[in-house]
Amino acid sequence: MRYSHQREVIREIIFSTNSHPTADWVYSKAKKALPNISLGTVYRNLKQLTEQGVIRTIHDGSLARYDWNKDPHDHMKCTSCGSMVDIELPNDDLKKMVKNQHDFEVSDVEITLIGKCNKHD
Amino acid sequence: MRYSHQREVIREIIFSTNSHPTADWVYSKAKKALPNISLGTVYRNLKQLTEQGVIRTIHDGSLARYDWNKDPHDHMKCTSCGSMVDIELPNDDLKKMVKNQHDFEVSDVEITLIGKCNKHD
DNA sequence: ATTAGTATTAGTAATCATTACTGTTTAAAT
DNA sequence: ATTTAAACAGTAATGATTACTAATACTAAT
Repeated sequence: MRYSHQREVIREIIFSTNSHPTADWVYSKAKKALPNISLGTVYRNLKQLTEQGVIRTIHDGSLARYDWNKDPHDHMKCTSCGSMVDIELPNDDLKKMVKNQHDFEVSDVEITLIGKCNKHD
Repeated sequence: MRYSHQREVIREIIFSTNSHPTADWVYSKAKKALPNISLGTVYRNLKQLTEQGVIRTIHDGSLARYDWNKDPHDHMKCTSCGSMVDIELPNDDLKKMVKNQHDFEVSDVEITLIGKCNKHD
């Protein structure tokens, strides 16, 4: 993968936030640095960066979000404010159980907790 | 919700399979019984049946699937054959832990296990 | 430094899943 | 039977994402 200024800007944007931004959000941020950047360039690079393992793509319902944190971790999604926060949940037991009881070799566990965060009791 | 023949056919299709079908699959099945049914009708009714709690909508990456099983349960998705199979995983501990440690009131837990099923060792 | 080759780009068109619109049909209450 | 609103088929529109194309810009070799 050859260097490109656009890709570098996009990468930096992802790495600058914990908010799991969408492609559109990245696009609007990127336009501030590169007014001519096109949305296609953003999508193409987000996909490439994901394929190279530089960032991670996560699915929030039907739209894609991007995350610099590649360590295995899960997410809490607040139904009131829509925010999505990282959380690390243990799942070794889960994997073992599934392996034994269902003969299913788990490579990845995606857990999303849906509920209300402490701002909305 | 007033009776409609189309909705009844759609409901029966969902209840006849464990394969978590997509709207398109339901549409093609429904056309066999009702050749003139339109895709919009399928979507509208799948949404209505979900809202009424008759069926459940689950998210598989970026596309919606439908499930007659409303009991809380999780899914195993095989990366080889794409099949999605139901599994019941305990998550009471998870909820308690998150409530205590993060002050986040969990209303729903979505767990998807990604890996290879026993057909593809 | 110049060239040549190809990855990358901006801009736009196309795709895919899903939803909205519109005029017609139909369930079901009077 | 008449009325009324929900539901319909058919089609247009939307929103997210991907594909196409001609121009541009890295980079490796001259």
